[in-house]
Formats: sequence, C-alpha cells, structure tokens
Amino acid sequence: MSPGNIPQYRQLYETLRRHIVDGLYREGDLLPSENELCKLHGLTRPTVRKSLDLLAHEGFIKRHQGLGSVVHKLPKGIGILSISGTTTAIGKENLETRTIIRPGLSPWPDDFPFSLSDNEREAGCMHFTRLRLVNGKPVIYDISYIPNINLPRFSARNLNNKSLFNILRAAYRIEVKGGEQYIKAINAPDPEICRILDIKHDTPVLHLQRRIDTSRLNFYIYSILYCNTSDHSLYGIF
Amino acid sequence: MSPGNIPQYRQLYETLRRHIVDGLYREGDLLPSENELCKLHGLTRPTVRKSLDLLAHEGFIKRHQGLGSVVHKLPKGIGILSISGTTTAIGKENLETRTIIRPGLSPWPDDFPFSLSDNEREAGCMHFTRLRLVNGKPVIYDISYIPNINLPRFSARNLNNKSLFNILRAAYRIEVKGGEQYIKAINAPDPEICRILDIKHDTPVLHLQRRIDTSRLNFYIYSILYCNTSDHSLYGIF
DNA sequence: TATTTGTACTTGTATTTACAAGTCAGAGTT
DNA sequence: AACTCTGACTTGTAAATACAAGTACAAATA
Repeated sequence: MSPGNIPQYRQLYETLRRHIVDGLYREGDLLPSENELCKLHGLTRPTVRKSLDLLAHEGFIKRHQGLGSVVHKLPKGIGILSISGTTTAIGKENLETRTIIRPGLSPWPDDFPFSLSDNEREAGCMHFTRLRLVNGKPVIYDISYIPNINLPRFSARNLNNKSLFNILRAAYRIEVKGGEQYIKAINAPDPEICRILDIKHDTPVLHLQRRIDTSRLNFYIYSILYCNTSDHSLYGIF
Repeated sequence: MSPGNIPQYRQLYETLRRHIVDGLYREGDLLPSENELCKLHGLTRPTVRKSLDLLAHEGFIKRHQGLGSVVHKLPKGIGILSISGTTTAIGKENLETRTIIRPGLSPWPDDFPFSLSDNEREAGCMHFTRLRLVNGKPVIYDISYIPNINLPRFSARNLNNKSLFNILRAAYRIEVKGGEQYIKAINAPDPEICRILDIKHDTPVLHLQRRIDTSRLNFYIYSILYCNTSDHSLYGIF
C-alpha cells in the first residue's frame, strides 16, 4: 500500500470528492472516464472503479453505462444521514460546533435505546453533548455516549473545531465504518432542550438515535440527536 | 452473463439475503467464508465479494478482517431510508398497502419540491397515493408523482399487492438504482392527511421528499411521504 | 502458569485481462 | 430530410492471481 497506509482507491476518492466539493467539476459535468483516470493517477480500472463506487454511493456522481460518470448536484440539506457528516453539505463557513457538556464519566442512562454488551456496561460511559449551529442559529443538539475503554486524555481534547471522527482516527486509529439509526418526529420533549435549540415547547423536532460502527471490533459510538428542521432539512441518499 | 440477464453477484446477494431474512443465519452467526462461497456457488472471489459488499452496505452483515462476515441483527423499524423498501424490515404479514388515489394524469403541483426538466414538464404527470398500514394502523401516506412517458397500461395496474418497484422492473424493465431525500419534522399539515393517518392536528409527523433514480436515463420517480412515527421509527443504515 | 510466537485461517487491497452492453455521433442510405 | 447503420467510445460484469493485514488458536517458551 501507499503513503500513510491509506489505500489508493481511498486517496483517489478523496481527491475527486474535493474537486467536486470545490466546484472544479460542476453539476452535470462528466468526470474523466475510468480509463483516463487510470492513466492520470497510475492506477488500474478496478481500483479506479472502487473510488467511483464510493462517490456514487455517497451521491456525488451518478454513473451511466455508455456515457460516463455525471457529477450530481451537491446536497442542499444537512447530510447527517450519510457517513460524511455535517461539514460537507452545508459548507464549513456556516457551521459551528459548541461543546455544551464537556466529556466526563457518567453511568449509562437507564432508558438507553440500544442494548449494551457486558463489556460496555463494565467499562462505563464517557458522556458529552455538543450543539451544531448553522449561520449562528442552533440546529442540532448531539448527545454522545462512548464506552470508556482505553482512550487516554480523551476528555482533555477540544471537540469544537475538529470533528469527533477525526480525533478518533488521528489519536486512536479508530476508523468510523458506518452505523444505524432510528428516526422519529416528536414534539420537543424537554425544557432544557428547548432552551438549547431556542425553540418553543411544542415545536416538532427530529429525534435520531444512532449507533456508529468503528474499525475496532465491538466498539460503538452512541449518539442521540435532536434536530430543529424548520429551516434545514436533513438530507440523505440511498 | 447468466439466466434472465441477472448478474451472478446479484443472484448470490439475493440468495444470501433471503437466507438471512428467513432466519437460516441468525444474528451473530458467521457467513461461510468468501472462499467457501466461491466453491459453493462456482464463482470467483471478486464476484462473491461484490455480493457481500451489497449485503454489508444494506446492513445485513458486518465484515471483519481476519474473522469473517457476521450476520447483523435485522432492523426493527421501517427501513424506508434504504432502497430495500418497507417490506423487509417489518415482515410481510403485518404490512398492508391501500391505494387511496388511483393512478391518473394530473398537472405537476405548483409547489413541487424538486426542479423538473423540460422533458418532465412536457410529458405531464402521473399521480397516485397509497397508504401503508402496519398491523392495521395507518403509518405512512405516500404521494407519488411519475413523469408520464411511455408506460402503457400503467394506470390499470394494481398497486396494492405488488410493489411499485416490482411492477416497474417486471413490466417496463426499469430498475430502481437509488435516490435522495429530504427529511423534516412537521406538525400534521392538512386535515385530509390527519384523517388518512388517523392522527390529531398537532401530532408531529415525519415529512420526506424523495427523488428516486432509475436505470432509465433522466427518469425519476418522485414521492412525498407523511409518516406517523409514534409507534414505529424509521430505520436507516449508513 | 503466563506470555510469546507461529500458523492457518479470514477479509482487504491491487493488478491484469476479457468480453458484454449502453450511448453517441457521424457516415451512409433511403 | 429522415432514417439506419457502424464504429468508437463509455461503464458493467467476470475471471484468475497475488500479496497485505487482522484474528484466533495452538504450540513453544519464559
């Protein structure tokens, strides 16, 4: 493999993705053909195709037999349903993250929506919450739970600027692989959450319960989200 | 290629998927290894891997380097966020579909949430609505719009028993490839919809706007969903 | 006994090659 | 002018092969 142990298909994926997000390719443009990409980057077609698989899977391109890979329009909502996270979709300029409750140990909640393994119960729970603001207005309140297993100095890290996923990858070599989520529409449940999201008591909000898979076997990240969708939809591709 | 023009990786995918859904493999079980699957089905590893890619992508298995492919627990919610549709997740027994407005021509709505191409506007719009009930209780109201291009006898077909996607595939050779959707939480907007979903006026409901991609170039299916999530969450993997 | 090492498995990544099938544009025909 | 055909492209499917890297377990070692 290549520099930094990052596979080549992943590197090409990141490159193309950046080019699309930066506007180098616009909506409707044809990407270079697979064979052209092979020559350009010194790769073979299966490798190039794997990169394009990722891009297509995340909705950046759509492929057409006999035609080529067409650049899709960029999602306008908040792409929280995809693994790419919130930053891509809405533009970094407008997105702000504030830590409300700093990381600290606490017992697992009694009404935890996912079933926990014995190991997870034993390890205990690292808990913290963050607020995501778009153009200065609160949109998502993110309540996170992580099993407290061997993450030295985790609570000291600054979660505001860097994304949680980046910290996990850089500091602990834990890669986020995917996850599952349950979605409901509810009325804002809690005066506390109403205050944080700056909404009235009976405002409908999206309620998401997510379990996020990592490259570490049996290590999951849990998070519960409350999302005010009056101004911004959530966006997902499938 | 093999019988019926269905690629081999797709056939193996369908087989394994059925085995998992039918309970032949249970949660936590190891699937046969890739090499075993090769021998069993007379395929090569890249082909087998492509099948497993699909299964992993839809959340049926999780693969672990050095260990194997572990069968994931079946989703408990309504898997409407994934391409597999609603039928898999909740069990066919409990799911019922009723056509409320039968297919017919109508103009495109003025406030249509997606931008339409000239061809689509020209073709006009086939419109129909369906109600999905779980255990006899209405859960999802699905308002569909399809461009009216060359689908002979479409309005005569029975949408209750067979899924729309199956009809498109069997009768018109149109394959559903994926799609995108915007999700909001709103208060039930419309007395009509409240009546159909059997909910009170201020009940929070999920509001989904979906554009579904097909194998036919520039042919999209549009649908707007209202979903009562008080009893059933929507479920998605990513 | 507790630890390390090795080995045999697993999936992950990558190359090479071949043919099938869809799209498009231009040449040729009617 | 309208149509058909052909050829040069595109992506889709499939095989055979090789090595890297993670996991689990048994054997060897301290």
